[in-house]
Amino acid sequence: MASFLAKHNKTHSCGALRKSDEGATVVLTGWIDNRRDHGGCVFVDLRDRAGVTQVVFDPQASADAHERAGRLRSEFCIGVAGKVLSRGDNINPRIATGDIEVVAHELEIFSPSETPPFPIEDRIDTNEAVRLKHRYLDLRRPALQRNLQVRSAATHSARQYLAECDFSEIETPFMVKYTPGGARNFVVPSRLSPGQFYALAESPQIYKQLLMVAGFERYYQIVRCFRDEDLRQDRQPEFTQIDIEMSFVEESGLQELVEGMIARVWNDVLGVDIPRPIRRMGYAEAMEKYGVDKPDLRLDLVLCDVTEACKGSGFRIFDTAIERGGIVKCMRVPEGDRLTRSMLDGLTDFAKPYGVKGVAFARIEEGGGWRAPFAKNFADRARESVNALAGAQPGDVLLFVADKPKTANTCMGAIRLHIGDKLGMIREDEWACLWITDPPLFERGDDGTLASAHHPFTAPREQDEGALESNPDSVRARAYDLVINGVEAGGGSIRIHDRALQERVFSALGIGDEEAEAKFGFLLEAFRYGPPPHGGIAFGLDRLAMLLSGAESLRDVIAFPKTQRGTDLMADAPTSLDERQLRELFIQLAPNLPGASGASGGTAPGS
RNA sequence: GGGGUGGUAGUUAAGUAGGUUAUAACGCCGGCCUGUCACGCCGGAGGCCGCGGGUUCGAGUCCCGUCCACCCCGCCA
Repeated sequence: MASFLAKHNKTHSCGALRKSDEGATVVLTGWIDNRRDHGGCVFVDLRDRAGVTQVVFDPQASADAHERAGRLRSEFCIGVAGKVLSRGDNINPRIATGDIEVVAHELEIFSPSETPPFPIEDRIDTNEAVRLKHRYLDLRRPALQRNLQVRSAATHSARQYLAECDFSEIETPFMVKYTPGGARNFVVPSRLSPGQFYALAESPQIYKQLLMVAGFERYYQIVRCFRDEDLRQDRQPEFTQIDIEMSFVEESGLQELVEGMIARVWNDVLGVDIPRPIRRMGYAEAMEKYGVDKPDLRLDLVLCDVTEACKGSGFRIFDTAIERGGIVKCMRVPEGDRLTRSMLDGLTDFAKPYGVKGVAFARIEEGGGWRAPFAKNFADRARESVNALAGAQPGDVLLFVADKPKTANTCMGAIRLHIGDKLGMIREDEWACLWITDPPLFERGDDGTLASAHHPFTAPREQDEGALESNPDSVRARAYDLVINGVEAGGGSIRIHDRALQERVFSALGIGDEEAEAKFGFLLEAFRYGPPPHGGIAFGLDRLAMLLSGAESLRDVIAFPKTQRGTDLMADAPTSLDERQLRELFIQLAPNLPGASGASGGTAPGS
């Protein structure tokens, strides 16, 4: 007897059939989403990647199909041949195919299913560990199907755009030389070079610059990157970048091109128009008004620096902070009566993780007076200056944090988002894109040493070059980040192609000739042979997919993500190696490690 | 490296003040049911209370340790 698939080709997806298809003979395949057995008729919701269609097994249409349908259970994989019938008035408005149903004449059970460990549906509250362990089932859920389809569409759209713009897609090595500084590298032992290790590329940065030297002029790659750093909701140890590098352009040319890509992707995937040019904002302004280098402009709350106004206010907490070189950061919240006393008191707890001791608040009364625990201790003149700076109106609440500049900004930036969220002030339907430009070229470590904020090949702004030696902290970089809804979607810079300038930057960083040679020798050598002026950018494809799909976690736009500890609960990775494999790699484990004795499997107690 | 939340049936949760046989919903199994679509009705099965130790006559509950997941700070473009 011929198999079902030999007799029938699938004719429609489970999301395709409409009223206009009434009377058609169709073949559907999919999984049992739900089954309702009425003894007489059996109803089945059949699900595939496109949607859900109701299939009816009526003994009068096919006794055989009806008899078999009695055996169907959740997640059985089946094929059905049948006829499309109108449901008349009995429609189901909750599904796209709700006007019709398919009366089955033939049923094939391709394979049965055990009862799944959790229901395959979107309003799911199952623990993420359980879902990750059975990821292939979690991925059957319509929401994840859609997220990954959105991601695929975005990838396709970006590729098409870049190809049209005459970019070449070129692959670069994953296994590269270990580069100190920046993100920690994953490491791969070399069997053929005993005792030596490759690093997994944290990005193709150096290679793409070499491709510019090689004359490819326009390069892109949709490429996996690896970073051995602690994970977050929006960070995975392996993630994907849309990596771009161009020769013979400056900031404006590159940004214009990239805006075209973002607009194209948003239009292709969501049908949304991103207005261009995208707004630009200096890094300094972003820090001043939003406390972060990736402001979410869907929210109108702004911060201001009231340090000067608070000098000599008489309020001890502020005075002490200022004396210690700190700043006082203020945020005005209009219609402050929406902030209850318990919310305001709760802000101190919210702020603590940022290293801040407290959050002060004052309610503005008619006439500009403050109702605040510390109002009596606050000089009138200072109060008036603060009111003016913040634009305070009666009924507002002013929030204050006094601390080291970085701490105060970070904390107030976080409070801004927190309050905006609590009060529902974030405009969820908006796409707020902006470029953050001219960040500092260097940053100070805790020990006061200078380090590259981006990477050491980032060019300084021309008008700041003179300060490289005299006042390096003031030097701004020719770098830019594209921020969408408060998410850093991408970032890049114009690179240094002038040898003398590169040496000055190295020397500001305290990197001597020998060290530069050891770390980046092959790049510097390449730069002796006529490097073109060039610059580039890299987008986090996972984050773009997150934005486009509305997913709350990066894990929801990655087919097989890792947990926060970097493990794969489904495949059970990483694992230990047995003694023989280790010997082949000339690796000896530290004696105090479980598994060092050569036991395989890495069985942890309790697992 | 640090802080927080959680872990009880397949899943999600409840579990009082330490005290009989550890609850509920959904799911699952069996039966009934021609129109359901969160189908309905009747019946049933299902537990290493994350793991290890301690206190106690007695621990899901109290104490110590540990593992796992998630969220955050540090870190990381």
